[in-house]
Amino acid sequence: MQRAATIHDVAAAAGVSRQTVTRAMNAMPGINVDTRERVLAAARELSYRPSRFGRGLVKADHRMLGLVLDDLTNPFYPQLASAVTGAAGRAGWNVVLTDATHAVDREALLADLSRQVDAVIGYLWLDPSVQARLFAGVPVVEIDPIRRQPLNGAVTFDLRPAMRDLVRHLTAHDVRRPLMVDQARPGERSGRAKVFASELERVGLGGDHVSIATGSTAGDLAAIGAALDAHTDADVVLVYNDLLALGVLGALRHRGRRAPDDVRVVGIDGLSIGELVAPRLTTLALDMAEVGRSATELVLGMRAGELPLTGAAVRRKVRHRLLLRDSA
Amino acid sequence: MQRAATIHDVAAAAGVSRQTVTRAMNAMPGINVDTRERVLAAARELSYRPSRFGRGLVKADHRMLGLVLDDLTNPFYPQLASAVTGAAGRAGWNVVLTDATHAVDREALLADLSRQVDAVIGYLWLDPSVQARLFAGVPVVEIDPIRRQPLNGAVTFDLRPAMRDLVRHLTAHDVRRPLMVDQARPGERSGRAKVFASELERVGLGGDHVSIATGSTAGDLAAIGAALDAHTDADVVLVYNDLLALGVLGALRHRGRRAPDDVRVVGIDGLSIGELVAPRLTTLALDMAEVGRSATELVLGMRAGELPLTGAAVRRKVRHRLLLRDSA
DNA sequence: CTGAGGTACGTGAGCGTTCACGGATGGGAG
DNA sequence: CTCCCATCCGTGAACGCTCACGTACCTCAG
Repeated sequence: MQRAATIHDVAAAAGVSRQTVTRAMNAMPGINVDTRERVLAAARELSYRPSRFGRGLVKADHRMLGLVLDDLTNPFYPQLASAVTGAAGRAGWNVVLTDATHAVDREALLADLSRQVDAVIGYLWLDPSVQARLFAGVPVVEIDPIRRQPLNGAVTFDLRPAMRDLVRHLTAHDVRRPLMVDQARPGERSGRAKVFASELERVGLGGDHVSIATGSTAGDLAAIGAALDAHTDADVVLVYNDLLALGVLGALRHRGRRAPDDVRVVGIDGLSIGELVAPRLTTLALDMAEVGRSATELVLGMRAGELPLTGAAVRRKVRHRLLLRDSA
Repeated sequence: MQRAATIHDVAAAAGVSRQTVTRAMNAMPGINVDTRERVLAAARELSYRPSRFGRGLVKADHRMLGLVLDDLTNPFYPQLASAVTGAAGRAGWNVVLTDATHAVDREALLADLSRQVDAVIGYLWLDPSVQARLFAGVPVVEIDPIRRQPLNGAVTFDLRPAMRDLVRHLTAHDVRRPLMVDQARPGERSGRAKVFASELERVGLGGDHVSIATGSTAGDLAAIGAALDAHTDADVVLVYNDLLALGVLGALRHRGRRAPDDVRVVGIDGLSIGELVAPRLTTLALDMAEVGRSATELVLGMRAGELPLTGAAVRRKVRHRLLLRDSA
């Protein structure tokens, strides 16, 4: 590949100086119309593109945002990506997307990313010490962080109010035997499952719990089938996320049972896809646009120096809300 | 916001020269272990991060890939994004994601992008002259381009073989009255609809056509309902994409009609979400992993100078294939 | 003692661009 | 004719980093 044309090449070709090329390329005043045309023609001829490095070195404000997501094939993450790219784009920022799912070396991947961008949003899932080292001085906003005291900025989710509404709705419809289809490591419960259990307990209800985490769609579907067969007496199923809930809906239908009449089904996330299926999926919905907007506001504020890089001032909470559709 | 620390600040703080800082930061040989530690400590203290601009100016190979997509809330695009980021990541490239859907000034957005990246993949949808101007000298691979003779590299889709298989399957099941639910401007037909029509004609069948393109999910659903009510005699519905096909499935179910017994339903795209619903969606599937891999191979080859920036050598064709599931 | 070779570190130059100036030219007011 | 100002264009310097090379010092064979 031959060397790319520089501003000097264009200047030489047009018979002018660097500065005049700059003026032409950036539509600056103080240049004769004919000269501008001549320069632009030369630039076109040489396929000249100003180097972002040369420019970045001398210009002050850079706007490259890193977005770290985990599995783009789960629509939850694209909805977040859409919200973030939208909010960032309106502020004139570009977004570098990183899907860290299949990364061989997650640390190396994020280390590289941290050098390419001016701020970071997303699911880091790193050791605190590693995170501190990689992102020292970089504005970071974690989404739904695992740690209670996040190192940096954070947008956290509050499931409880929606869960309380859900349990109220369920008890009003005389639900007795709830089942949680969870996604967690064997023997553990996700935070979502814990909130569900505690809200059930509050109204004097127990409930079964089964965890699936196979990693593959086919495996998940098989596990869902097995779980449903093992708990045929359940009259409501709360599923870890909307995607799996659609799988539950399908598995039930395949077994000749209908939602919501035979068994109620509730998802978590509020994906728009739930609107399209029949029955439409009742879910504990998250306003992803708000999440993306909040995270972007925080991280850009941190970058601008208007907000600290850490502490309570850079935490936001977003509440799920019960979105009653048809399946429960 | 105070000025970020530079290599000089670190050098001064550690009492060494710039070059020694470089050696420490980049784990280069020829530096005493104690010195390295001292430098790294100073760097940590100052939250020093090497400037990507300074480095980029002097280093040769940059790896920033621009990906232009159109609507991240349609799972088709994230599946493509996932495939591209995966393939690019394995080659050491970062991906700048641009969702151009809601861009006020698409041209300005892509002009900015073109300056930030070293290669571009995606849905450009620009005038040829504008495209030539913005991306002069930049390796570009368009996905499913509108033009028959794309300006740059291209990965095109070939729907016909799968469509032929579909029509064969349908006629074998004695289908008589096909309906295409299309997405196109009023009075026009999408390429997909045309291929369907021509394959139907080949076996002596006609078929109805209705186009919906409202832009909103709610509007689409209403339009789908109206279309189904207006064509109650249809015994198979081919839908423009899987997402809308799910809408058709839901609308049918809402009307007490079942797929595939009362009416067969077929989507296009092959989204994994179609596996989760009941009945599982039969579709003309595209291997998105192959699309992403091909596009990335092409564009990186172009960038490396192994492939031309234009012409037949940088075109690849990916075939849809009939994915028989339950809905048809 | 000499000099070759190795280790550790520093110095000038250059990457491509823009900023802050400074110089040249021409036109019009006084 | 002179002077001022506007218009147009060019020249050093700087941004932060790495490369190529140079220097100082130490070790050890001859």
